[in-house]
Amino acid sequence: MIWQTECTLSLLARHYRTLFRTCARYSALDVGKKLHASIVTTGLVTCQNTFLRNAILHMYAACGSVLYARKVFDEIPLSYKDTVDWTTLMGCYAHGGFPLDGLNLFVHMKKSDVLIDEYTMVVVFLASAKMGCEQFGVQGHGCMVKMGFSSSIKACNAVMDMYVKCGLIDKTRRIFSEMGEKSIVSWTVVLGGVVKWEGFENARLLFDKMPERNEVAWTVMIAAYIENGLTKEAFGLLREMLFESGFELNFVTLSSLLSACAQSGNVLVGKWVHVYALKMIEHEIDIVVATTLINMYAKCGRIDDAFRVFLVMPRRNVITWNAMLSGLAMQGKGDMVLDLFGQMIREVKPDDVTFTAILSACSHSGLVDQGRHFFYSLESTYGIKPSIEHYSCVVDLLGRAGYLEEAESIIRGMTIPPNEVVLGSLLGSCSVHKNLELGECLIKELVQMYPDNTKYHVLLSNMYSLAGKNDKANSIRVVLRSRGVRKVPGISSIYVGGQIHCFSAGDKLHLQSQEIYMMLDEMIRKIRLAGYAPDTACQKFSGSNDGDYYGYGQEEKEQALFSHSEKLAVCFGLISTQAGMPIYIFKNLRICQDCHSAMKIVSKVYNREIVIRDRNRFHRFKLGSCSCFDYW
DNA sequence: TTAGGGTTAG
Repeated sequence: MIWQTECTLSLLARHYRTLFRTCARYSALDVGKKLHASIVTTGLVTCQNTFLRNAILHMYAACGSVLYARKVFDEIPLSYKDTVDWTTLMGCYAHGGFPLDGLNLFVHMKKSDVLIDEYTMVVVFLASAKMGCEQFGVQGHGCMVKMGFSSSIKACNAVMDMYVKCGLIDKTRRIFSEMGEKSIVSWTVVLGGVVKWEGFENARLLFDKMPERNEVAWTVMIAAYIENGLTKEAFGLLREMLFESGFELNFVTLSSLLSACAQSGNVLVGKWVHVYALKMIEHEIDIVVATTLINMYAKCGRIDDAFRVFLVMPRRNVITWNAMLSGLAMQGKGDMVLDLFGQMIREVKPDDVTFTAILSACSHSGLVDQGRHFFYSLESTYGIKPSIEHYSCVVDLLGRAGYLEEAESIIRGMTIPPNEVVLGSLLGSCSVHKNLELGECLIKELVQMYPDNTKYHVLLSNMYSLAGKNDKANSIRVVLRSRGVRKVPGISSIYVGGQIHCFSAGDKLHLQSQEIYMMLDEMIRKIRLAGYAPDTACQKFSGSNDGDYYGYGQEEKEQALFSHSEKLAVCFGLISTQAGMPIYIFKNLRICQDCHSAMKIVSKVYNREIVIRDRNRFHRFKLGSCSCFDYW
């Protein structure tokens, strides 16, 4: 009888373990909590029942519930806590955004004389990588060698990944070459590192040398091609992967490829992936894939396609809604964002990202009162503590609209220290509204915070120059020249025939350069007749880095302005795409005032819709006006 | 009866 009861109990415990594992896999925290509650009274969870206890801990960890995981961990008497318990909680901290807590737990674990194994080391490196500075990782590496894990493939893979994430690819390569036995993960970690730090050409050399490849390796390489605008090569590898090597795309792969498309604006590959997903998946597209589809279409400027995907989704989570709202915000469709938000709160609970989208939508659309209202009711109505992103949006919103004092008082009352983005945003507004006093004060703060970042010295000099204080402006420029300042070059890119074409200001590297410049001459002539007046002064505060004009005459300044990267890209678009077709351009920095005015007239003169994604948002030029209504 | 759990690459 007793034997029978014991048998039943152990069977029950095993069933519970399976259930907890399933909850962990599907991040079903609510179900997991209910199961946990139901099991507490059964007496099944005992100190001795290591596996069941660990399954519960793991469930909370996998669902990202740091608090509950910690509670379960703390309830285990110290002498019963084993390596797996410690490692699980460390991983939970590292994944949940508290890597330092994870590392502290490791120190505590060592002091408590708990056995440390290769899994523990993997988590140590995960946490070190998340810290983002090499100092912790190097210490962990030393620890790993001392403890004799140098020949553990898992530990080596994790330490290599940590070095990749810290930007130390040489160290990764050294460990890789010294490894006796390597796994596919070792190769893929290095492949990812080479893509990131040494470029896709070197990555391809390594990819070709791989003794075996799994879908992760294929995805890394294909995404690298997509990110670099090499559509033909990306399609070539996709074909090899699917039709020659017999792999299929799963939802993680699909999402990775779509993210690469979103980043590089490659809607051609993005659409192909969409069609693949529709054909391959029998029931409905996974919610994660559908959300990355919305993000992809939105970032490629196809907001209508994004909205179509959104509308047919049978279920949507908060991330789906956020993707849709952020996409609309980038397009400056503030009214639509606010309207959709009303629908959203009936379906899901908004989170901090939702409000970043809302505040940025208000900012891009000039909806000052609404944005202000949302910001001030964040905590009281929605229980959300304002984040640095919320602050920078609201400062931007108020600053642009000229409420500089209010924006400043929000900054001074921040519960977290303001960063470069927040202060820089108000600084931009000071330039626009010509508030030299506050601007000067902010720049001094910024120069103190980032003494090596010459951007702020440039802004200060521009500001003095605009205020007619040329002596002060010149003295800063002299200092900057002596320091050999190089600015990030402005680059505009455009897809034609599936291939990316990149332009920087005044460059003549394109094969059709001659035709492009002929078109440019014609275009400038035509838009001048239609009212375009070059605005050389805009250069001062535009934040655009399409050239340096100090010490040049008016004509040279104009010439330099005409060959801004986005103007070259639009000329190439005009000569290489069919009449009437929209032209999509991607720019790494913000579009300058002059190009903005020019594009409006180009859209009218050539009867073309021109869509430009700059660093901040989309500008859709049509029949002489822009979707931003010049509010940006 | 014994082993099982926790981890890394997109």
